[in-house]
Amino acid sequence: MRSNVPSTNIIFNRVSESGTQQQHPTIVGVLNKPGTVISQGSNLKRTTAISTSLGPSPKVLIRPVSTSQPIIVSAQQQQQPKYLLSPTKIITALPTRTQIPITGSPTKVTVVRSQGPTAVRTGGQNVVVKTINGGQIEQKSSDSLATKPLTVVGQPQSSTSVSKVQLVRVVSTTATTSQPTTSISSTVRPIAPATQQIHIVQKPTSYHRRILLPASTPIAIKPAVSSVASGNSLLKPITTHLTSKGQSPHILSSSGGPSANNDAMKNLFRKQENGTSVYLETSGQRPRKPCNCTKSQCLKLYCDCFANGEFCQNCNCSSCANNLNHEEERSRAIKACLDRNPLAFHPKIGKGRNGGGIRRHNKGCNCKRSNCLKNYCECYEAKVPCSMSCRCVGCKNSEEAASTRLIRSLSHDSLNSDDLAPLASVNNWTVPERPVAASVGQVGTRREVPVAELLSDNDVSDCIMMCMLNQGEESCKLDNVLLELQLAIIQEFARCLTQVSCASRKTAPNPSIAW
DNA sequence: GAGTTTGAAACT
DNA sequence: CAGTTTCAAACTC
Ligand SMILES: [Zn+2]
Ligand SMILES: [Zn+2]
Ligand SMILES: [Zn+2]
Ligand SMILES: [Zn+2]
Ligand SMILES: [Zn+2]
Ligand SMILES: [Zn+2]
Repeated sequence: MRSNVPSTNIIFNRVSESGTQQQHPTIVGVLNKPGTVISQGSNLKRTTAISTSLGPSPKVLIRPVSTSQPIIVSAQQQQQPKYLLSPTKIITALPTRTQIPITGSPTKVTVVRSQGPTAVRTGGQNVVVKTINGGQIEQKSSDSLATKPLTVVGQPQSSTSVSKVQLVRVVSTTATTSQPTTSISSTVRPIAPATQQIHIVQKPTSYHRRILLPASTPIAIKPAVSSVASGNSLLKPITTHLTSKGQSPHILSSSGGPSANNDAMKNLFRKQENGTSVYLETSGQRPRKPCNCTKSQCLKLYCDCFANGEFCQNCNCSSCANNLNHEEERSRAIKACLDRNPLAFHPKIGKGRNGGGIRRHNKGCNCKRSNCLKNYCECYEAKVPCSMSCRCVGCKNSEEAASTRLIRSLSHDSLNSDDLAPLASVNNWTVPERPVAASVGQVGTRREVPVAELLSDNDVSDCIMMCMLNQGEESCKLDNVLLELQLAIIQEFARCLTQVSCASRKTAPNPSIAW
């Protein structure tokens, strides 16, 4: 902002148009300049000018998904107070992430809130300084109202509002210059024990990427996409929900081989939903789609059932031999396939969870006309970016493209699930479950993450901001270039949103936020 | 639902 | 291998 606050800025503006009924703010991420290094005892200053937030604040419970220590924000319980903002929302202690020792001076996060146009005109600024130090967040507030500094927000405002959130690098520790903000009574806080806690678990910062980079990437510019994943033993496998097609043979038949359990296919039933066929399982198992083979007898890899090493069950196939009644025939067919390709029944998508493996299509696709943006493409269908092993023409399913789509999606305040899916898949993010029907290509049923709603809770957004901040720092520590930094932050944003979304869906009585 | 498009699998 | 055909699903209308 100021003179001595220089160029390495991460600016996120949340702006909602005034007057319009539609108050969903637009979220734009802008990065001015590659941060050479933000870190180094990083003194970051975050200035927030916040106006009124949107209506109901989602009661959110963000579930930890990784091993790293969570940032904990205690929020007042229950959805209840729709407009009644809880006065006691506070950020309480958190053990710092273990992997990144905060050496030197503590990381400072300064939060400045000023009332938006429609809010109180006092013009007074409420300044909150959060200091992450030794695993604790201290908070200092300029006004003694420290107890409610974070909830200053005006009531569900009328029409006009402008919110801005800025992340600014501060050159010197003391350089709180322009802001009157700095000098403040230091109230430290754990103020109120909240009834409900919001946990946003920070992404593990020690990147595997460091390890991966030298080995696998000759290219310097690579979005900070793939890295994560493997480290978290607590991460629960997400793949299930991401493969809405019920395909993903790799997951089910990890053991491979046609003899894989067909028990999984028990209790399948069809269900109509929105005029679209949906295939669910009662036993809590994977949805599977019946085949419609007519000429292959379901004994060629054309048949998905057969290709997945499964027996046909509840299929619509004709002259099916992919069942126990034709074991001889079937065995021959299997042998023939293995003869042609010994890996015929191996998973098509590499596993990303362990061993630093990357989730990619093993053989790659060979698309010519779909730009790898339709389910004709096996990569796209599996929600993985195209990779080196692909021979596609005019591919728009690259990792970079996926990130670009995500950013564009965010800029419209709608985190499109289809745009998020590839990155989520790659990064092993846990994504809220969604009906199978809402799969790619179903224009009518496509859902979107209501970003604005999810961010309407200031504490939630605070947490997210901090996570983003941390990721930005980490990215800088890795000497990443601008693009990498940008993506790291954007993706962290998206990752947090998925957590919030997951939580809100779980908590909200009315899962209107479904996506 | 019928017809077209698509790219993997199979085949030559 | 490469070129062609077959196939079932994805997609379009
Ligand atoms: Zn079949
Ligand atoms: Zn079948
Ligand atoms: Zn069959
Ligand atoms: Zn492709
Ligand atoms: Zn591909
Ligand atoms: Zn591609």
